[in-house]
Amino acid sequence: MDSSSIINIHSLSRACNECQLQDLCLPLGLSRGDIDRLDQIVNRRRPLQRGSTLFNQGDRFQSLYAVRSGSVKSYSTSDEGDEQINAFHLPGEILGLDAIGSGTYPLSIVALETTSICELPYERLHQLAHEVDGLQRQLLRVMSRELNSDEQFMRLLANRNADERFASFLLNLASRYEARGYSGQAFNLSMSRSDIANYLGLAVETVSRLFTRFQQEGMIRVQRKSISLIDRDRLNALCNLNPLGRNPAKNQL
Amino acid sequence: MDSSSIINIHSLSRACNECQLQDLCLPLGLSRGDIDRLDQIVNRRRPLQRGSTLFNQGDRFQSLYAVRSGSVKSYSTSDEGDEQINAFHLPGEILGLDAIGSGTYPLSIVALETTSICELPYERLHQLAHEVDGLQRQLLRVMSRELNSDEQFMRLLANRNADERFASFLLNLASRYEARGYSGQAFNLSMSRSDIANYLGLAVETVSRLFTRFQQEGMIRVQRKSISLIDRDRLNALCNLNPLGRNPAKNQL
DNA sequence: CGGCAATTTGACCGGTCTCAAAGTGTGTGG
DNA sequence: CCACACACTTTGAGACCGGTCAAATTGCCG
Repeated sequence: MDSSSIINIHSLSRACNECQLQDLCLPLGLSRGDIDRLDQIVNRRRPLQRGSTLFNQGDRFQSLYAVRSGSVKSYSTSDEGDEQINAFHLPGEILGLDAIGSGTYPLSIVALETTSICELPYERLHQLAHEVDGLQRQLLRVMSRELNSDEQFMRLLANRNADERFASFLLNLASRYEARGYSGQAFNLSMSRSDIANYLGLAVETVSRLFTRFQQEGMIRVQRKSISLIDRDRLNALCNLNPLGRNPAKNQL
Repeated sequence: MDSSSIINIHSLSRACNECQLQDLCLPLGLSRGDIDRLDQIVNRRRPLQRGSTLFNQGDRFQSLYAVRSGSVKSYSTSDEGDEQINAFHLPGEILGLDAIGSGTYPLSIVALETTSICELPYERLHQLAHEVDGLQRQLLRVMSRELNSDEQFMRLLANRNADERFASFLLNLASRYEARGYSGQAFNLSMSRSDIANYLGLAVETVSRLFTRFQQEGMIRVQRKSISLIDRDRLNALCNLNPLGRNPAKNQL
């Protein structure tokens, strides 16, 4: 164990039990005692600075990670060197689950702002999950939920237009912030316009125009990174109704 | 247990150990003995006819399922009744993993042709995974790999054009057939054009034109459902090279 | 204050969707 | 076993959303 990467053990000990993210993170559903056991295998690492990398696509898989505070983006790089952002991760979310199958991280993780991370060495976690039934359950639940959100996102990309994608993006962030006890009405976008565009499968220019137009139409108020959702009903309507949706597809088989 | 839904117990007993899909399915990595234990909880159900439903979006989650032969599509239905196809599943693939987190299937499954399915009651499977370490590992691996393929598919939808999507689709099917011991050079498409279009986020007309054009250009030969991949190198080139790709994105953060 | 990256705005273009209609197969019932 | 109906697929013509290219503007940070 690399002690240089662990900070201030004392003040953080028993951290999971005191962490406000318990209900979103791996400890959910565990007893205090079991959480203590989990705590013993968690490494708390020195915070990542904006722009620094947690791990790179292709690195050997050894640990899962949990975002503790801040935010990161995960992306893959193609042979030609272009990036595709896969997700933005907020506190309480687990990173690296997609590496279990191959033993290699398929994505790179970079901090969007100063970010604290908990490290969960996989072999020890797996061992503990074997002993603590609730942990095994929660691990599977977390992965399953990630499959779910991927499915929803695939749906977004497959048949939503730019307006719908953008509205969904904003509301999704809002509800995730709310689940973490922050305001979903006003928050900061830690990612750049170009990150948003890349993530949503749009051009930067299109995203920029969306910010402008949505503000003109009174749905949001933006000032650089800071955004307020003024008319969430209208944003919601944009996501749910799909009047011009492609492929109305009754799909009679 | 509903005995009417189980056929010919005798001839299928110890089926996992004799199943050629072992290496793709849950038993991978288990000893013969452990596979026997797995076998004891697997229910083999009467084959699904083309067009019939295994389970519906919203049904209560109780079991995972494995495709034994044939193929199915999974799709979600929006409030407005339009469908979005999420995936096509071939033999050896596990269905329902995305329901573990919520206790409810988020997708419906319908057979594209006559299809045999193995049922894996989740609670019993979970219990067995607790006892058989290799099973727990394999379950996590299978889910992780699904996350991976979802990520790749998201990438496809986010920044590939129609040609690239279609070529990827064909090659993906080909390699999956090959992994199952079938020819990847010539096979049958069990799904309709409109299913393909819906899945790829394209219009039916576009897909139809792709079939026509790819054939004219000598990359494939199609006759209704049957397809041969004549020039896989060229198809591959379409997927990998992305000369006109959107968002070349250096993404300097 | 100066330079550079990020963002915004404008003009134009093209790929893919939409609408429309013809063509092809398949399954059912007489 | 044939005929008809219906669903699926193909083909064509035109429109539009969102991408590309170009340039101006803004903000950040040394």
